Amino acid sequence: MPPRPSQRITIKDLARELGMSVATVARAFHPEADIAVATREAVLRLARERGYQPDALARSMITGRTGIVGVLVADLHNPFYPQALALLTAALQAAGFNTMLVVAEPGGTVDAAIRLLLSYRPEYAVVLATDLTTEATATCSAAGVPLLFFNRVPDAPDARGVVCDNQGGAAALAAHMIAGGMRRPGFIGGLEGTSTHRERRDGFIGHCTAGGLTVREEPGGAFTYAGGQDAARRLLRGPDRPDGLFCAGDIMALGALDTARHEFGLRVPEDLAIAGFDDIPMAAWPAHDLSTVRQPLEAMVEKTLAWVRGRPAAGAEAGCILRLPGQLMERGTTRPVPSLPFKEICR
Amino acid sequence: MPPRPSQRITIKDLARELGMSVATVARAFHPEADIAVATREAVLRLARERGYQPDALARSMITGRTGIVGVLVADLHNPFYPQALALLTAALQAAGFNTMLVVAEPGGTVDAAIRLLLSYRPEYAVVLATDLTTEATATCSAAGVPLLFFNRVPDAPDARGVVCDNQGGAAALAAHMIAGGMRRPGFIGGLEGTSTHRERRDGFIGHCTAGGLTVREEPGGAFTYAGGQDAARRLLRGPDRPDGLFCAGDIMALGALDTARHEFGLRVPEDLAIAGFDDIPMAAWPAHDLSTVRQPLEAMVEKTLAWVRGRPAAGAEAGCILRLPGQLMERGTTRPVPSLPFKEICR
DNA sequence: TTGTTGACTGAGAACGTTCTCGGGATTGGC
DNA sequence: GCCAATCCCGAGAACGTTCTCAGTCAACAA
Repeated sequence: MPPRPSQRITIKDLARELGMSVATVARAFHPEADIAVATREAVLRLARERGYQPDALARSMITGRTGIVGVLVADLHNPFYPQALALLTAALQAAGFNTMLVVAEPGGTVDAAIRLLLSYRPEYAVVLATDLTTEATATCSAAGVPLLFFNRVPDAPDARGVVCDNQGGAAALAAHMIAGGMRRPGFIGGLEGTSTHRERRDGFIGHCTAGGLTVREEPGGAFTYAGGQDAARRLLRGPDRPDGLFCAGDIMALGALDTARHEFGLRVPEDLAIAGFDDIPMAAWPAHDLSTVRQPLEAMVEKTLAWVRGRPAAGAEAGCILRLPGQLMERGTTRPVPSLPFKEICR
Repeated sequence: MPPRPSQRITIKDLARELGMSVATVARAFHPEADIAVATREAVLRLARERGYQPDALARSMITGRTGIVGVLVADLHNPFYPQALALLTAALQAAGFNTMLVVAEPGGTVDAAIRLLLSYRPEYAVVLATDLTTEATATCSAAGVPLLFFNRVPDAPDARGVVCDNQGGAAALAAHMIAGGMRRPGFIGGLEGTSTHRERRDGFIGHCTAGGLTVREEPGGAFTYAGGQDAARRLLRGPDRPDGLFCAGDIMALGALDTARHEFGLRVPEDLAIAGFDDIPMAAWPAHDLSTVRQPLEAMVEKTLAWVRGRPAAGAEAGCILRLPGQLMERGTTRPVPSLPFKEICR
């Protein structure tokens, strides 16, 4: 067979051709190294000419820095996560990091995938929307890879991460819906045991209870459209159905909304107000026009990136959860608040 | 400062502790190597005990195989791509590959990100929904990294990839809509110059023209919800508006659908039939119930994986585009075909 | 001329694996 | 008791970089 045409060209090839040592050639690529300008120019010129690309693997071996950030993500089916993933990855690669993606499908072999990831010595692992098993967490810490949680945080006291102020956002939404006339609130929960479920639940129910209202509660299972549909069916078919519904996530809220309209023939928001959390793109679509709380994605990504960049100075082993405020998005599925005179009522 | 607590443990550490050579220890991890069973067990036991993880970087250096597959993806905002990405990544990691994600935001520095990716010597680069610049393509081939296109293919004759049979699917949709009574077809295009746009356009318009119908055509810009909205506005406000609308992508079709209903007050499908392409999850939601063509995602991923796995035998440098048939999904936004007696008419 | 500095360069180890090669036990046949 | 075969193991090179350390050479001062 013919010789491989595109054999990767190394620093050694450049050195041979230039009659220099590998050390000198290597120096040319490091701005802070002292090397004669003429030498550097000659090296860089030939490198460009030959299309030389430094080998990140070899570099990583000796520097100990791989530039790899692992990103673990569960259900990409919830549109919130692709959004977050796109932003996070773009930010990482702009900062010179490469993201290694691991999807943790419910039935899949997450632990094997994590071990595979860890073998590449990532500098950080960002956990998007996954509750890691304690075993996986232990594996990471044993490998010396710090974990960073995004949007959802575990119970562990030493966990670090950045999340939305779920409780505050849900409470604000409750206030808004109560002001709009809600008297019989209902809540559709998300995945039991997740921080997003718990905090949003506490925020909404806490505020309603403080206002003297009792909340009917219905588990929604995972954060899925179908989960929202099912929970809405159970909640709406009784005699004393709610007149306001808060769902722990937009994707569930959309399921509930469509079910209320198309299966129960309810008018939203006249018969039933509905709101979600996250502000996924579909929430703003005219077909839904869903009231919700927008997560501060850009800010969350920014904070995450700051953490990743500051790795060398990561003396802070202690846990720290950053909570950033969300933004109430009052749209067409909740009744406008009548007390504000200048507010646009009809939409 | 105290010594790093979790210093990564290497094969050398195991060898020292066991009083064996590194070669022997290394052999224990390769099933095909000949080594005494007792020795292997001893090694594996200690490895498990110490939590040893082989270093993929070092391994890759000498084997030349990194196990890394680069995945380039443009707009994750189109829900089709997260879906494809999740499936593809899951399949890759089940096969022992790690996916490195590169997002190619329109305004971003794609070329820099690609160079960054290439420095890790990926074995393959799967291009999801991106038209690479010729420069980027050249960079990849210079680095000896084969490209594989997914869902969208470039014009180059030596390109390899797997796509849906866009033309056939669009033609089938045209036939279905004509059978449902469409007489004034309209077409909303996607991103000009992409294969998905061109092939779907050709399939739909070709079939309509062959049937004696003339098609009003409207560019939709990128494959976005807003693009579908805008194009629909332009198309629907005239006097002789279409009675059937095919959009080059579901996400645009949903924009057009919502615009037709909420801005023009049209009944779908009575006044206007609408269909898309891709079958994204939202298409099946009751609020939209969009007729469309389902892409054979699982099969496409499977074919892609087969290509990636077969890398050593990749003597086939010649271009090859695999076209897999899609599936017509007749839903509520197109008029049912009356000629079929047993077909369920009302839905 | 000699020492001293400063600017630059080269040799070689190191990173953690895999792979090749050769050699030492152990066994079996005679 | 000898030879060959088999089985297992160790030494060392290799992969492509970076980093440390020692050197060379010119310029300059004494």
